[in-house]
Amino acid sequence: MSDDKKILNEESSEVMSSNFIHDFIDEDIATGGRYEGKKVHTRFPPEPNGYLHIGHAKAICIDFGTAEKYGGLCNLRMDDTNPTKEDVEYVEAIQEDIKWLGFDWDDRFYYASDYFEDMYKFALELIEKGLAYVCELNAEQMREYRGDLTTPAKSPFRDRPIEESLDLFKRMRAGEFEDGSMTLRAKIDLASGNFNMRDPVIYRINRLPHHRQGTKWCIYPMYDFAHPIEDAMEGITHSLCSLEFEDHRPLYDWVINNVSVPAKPRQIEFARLGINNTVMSKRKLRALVEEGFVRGWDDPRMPTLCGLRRRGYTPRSIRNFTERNGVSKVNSIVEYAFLEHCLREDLNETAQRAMAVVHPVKLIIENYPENLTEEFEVENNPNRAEDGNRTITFSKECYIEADDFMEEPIKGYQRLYPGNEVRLKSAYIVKCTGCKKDDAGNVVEVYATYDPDTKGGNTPDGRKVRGTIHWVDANNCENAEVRLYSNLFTVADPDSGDKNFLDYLNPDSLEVVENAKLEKSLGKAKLGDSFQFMRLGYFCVDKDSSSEKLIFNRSVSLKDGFKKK
RNA sequence: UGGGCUGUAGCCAAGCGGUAAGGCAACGGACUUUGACUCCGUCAUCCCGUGGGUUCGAAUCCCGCCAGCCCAGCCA
Repeated sequence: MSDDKKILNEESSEVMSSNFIHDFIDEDIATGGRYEGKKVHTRFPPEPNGYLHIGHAKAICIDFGTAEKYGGLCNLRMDDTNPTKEDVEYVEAIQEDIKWLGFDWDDRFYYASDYFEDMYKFALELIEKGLAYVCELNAEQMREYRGDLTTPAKSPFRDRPIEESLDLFKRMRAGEFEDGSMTLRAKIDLASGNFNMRDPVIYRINRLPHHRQGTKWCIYPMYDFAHPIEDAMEGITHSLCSLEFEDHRPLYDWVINNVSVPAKPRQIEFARLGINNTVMSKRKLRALVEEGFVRGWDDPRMPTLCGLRRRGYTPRSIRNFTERNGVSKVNSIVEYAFLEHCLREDLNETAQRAMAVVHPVKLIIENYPENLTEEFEVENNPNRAEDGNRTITFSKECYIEADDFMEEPIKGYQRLYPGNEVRLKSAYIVKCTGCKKDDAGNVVEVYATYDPDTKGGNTPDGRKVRGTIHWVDANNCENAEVRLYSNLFTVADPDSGDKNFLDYLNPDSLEVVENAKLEKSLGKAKLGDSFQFMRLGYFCVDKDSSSEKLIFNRSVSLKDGFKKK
């Protein structure tokens, strides 16, 4: 592989910039204690119940990046403790996305479900210590007994004798009780202001086949009990997670301290990534897919990693984006424009230039010979001479962008309008002589004359020509479908306000252009290729593309410095 | 109302007692055979959520207040 891989390797030699998490780790290393002689060891623990999005990319970069910075290790672990929504489909997709981003877990790929037996033993240990008990409240009763912000919870079974709980818990595992009829609860503090400590449920009965364990288990550990054990079993030193788990840390520590696990990891929380004009929650992304507002999880408008990949985002652009956003505990919403900047920055260096006309209108060079075709050399990337040149053809008729002509120009307009001269990139200077319109008043043809002395677009007489426009030889080009994307939502924060987020969907987030005209060389474009269509933006070949029908996605437009007053 | 966390520019974000980095956006300008890229410049001159206090000196330490986010799943 290719250049991508090479660039990533170069990139990965750079270390992650410092943040408050690294300050904590530095302290831990300096003070020794439970971290004495240990390598920094982190983990990325997704639940395999959906596709990864760019918010996960932040977590991935932090988890893997932190390990890398300290010369440590990062595991990939499927946190599959709840069979309800989990599926193998997702574990494969997750692995693919992480690899695509350029991170590597070597052979350290784990499943939380592989620790079920250990977890069970640790649960028995808690019961034996009098720190857990079997509770027969059902879900509804549990809710009623939980108390509220100022009144403590009640738990009628918490003084059940140890032997009885032991017996009941073993029978829970054996399948003697119905789903939901009993739970195992940790005995902590019914009056705690932190609800997580009010004797939290740590095991529930659920007869649902597990994607890996099948029907072996009918009891499953809860996240709060399972996660610290998973971390400890893998020798994780620093368990990095998002802010909403801050309230769970006391429970995390409680488990670590009350069960004979082989290590004592430290949980540190950071803020999730938010981006404006989109949504990030799994539930909402799922709704977009299932209700048909987008064409799938990998629709190029989606903030999923597979969507961004299909859109033409590069791993490097995403890693740069997350790295430069930094890590803090402030709930923040980053502007989409910054993500786009990171993509342009990357593609500006790597993408080959080409000419394509997305909204074509024919330009006829009145004084150009009828059957003549000329060839011109164009740079593949004017910023990188080493990328060389390619040959394009020119003839009497070509296509230009519809908005590169105005019969009555607005102020500052420096493209084609009657009487004005413009350069056809790398070809000739032409002077507009007029246009033809249909009955509806739409411009269908534009006319111009060319100056034979300006071959290659040069002006030997030194005259200044303000505008340079792109074009495609109408007698030698490719047709293509081009998909133009814009924001999925019309407002910065679709989650706020009284309305449902779907009410803010942008009805014009996808514009499909069927008859775009591309320079001939683009006919050889393959899936995975990205180009800069000059003056328009960066485009990549879509996976729907075939030899019969070329399809391009606009990854991001170029910045437009023209100020329309 | 209880617990936890957070407030530095339009958006991110450094800053860790010595007088407010950087990036994005925006706005000027130079260059330009992409109105791109690149380059130069402007962008917190008593406002670091706010009011007090400590100090020779406070965004940094202390106290009060205000605002926002998270928590009462047998989800993660």
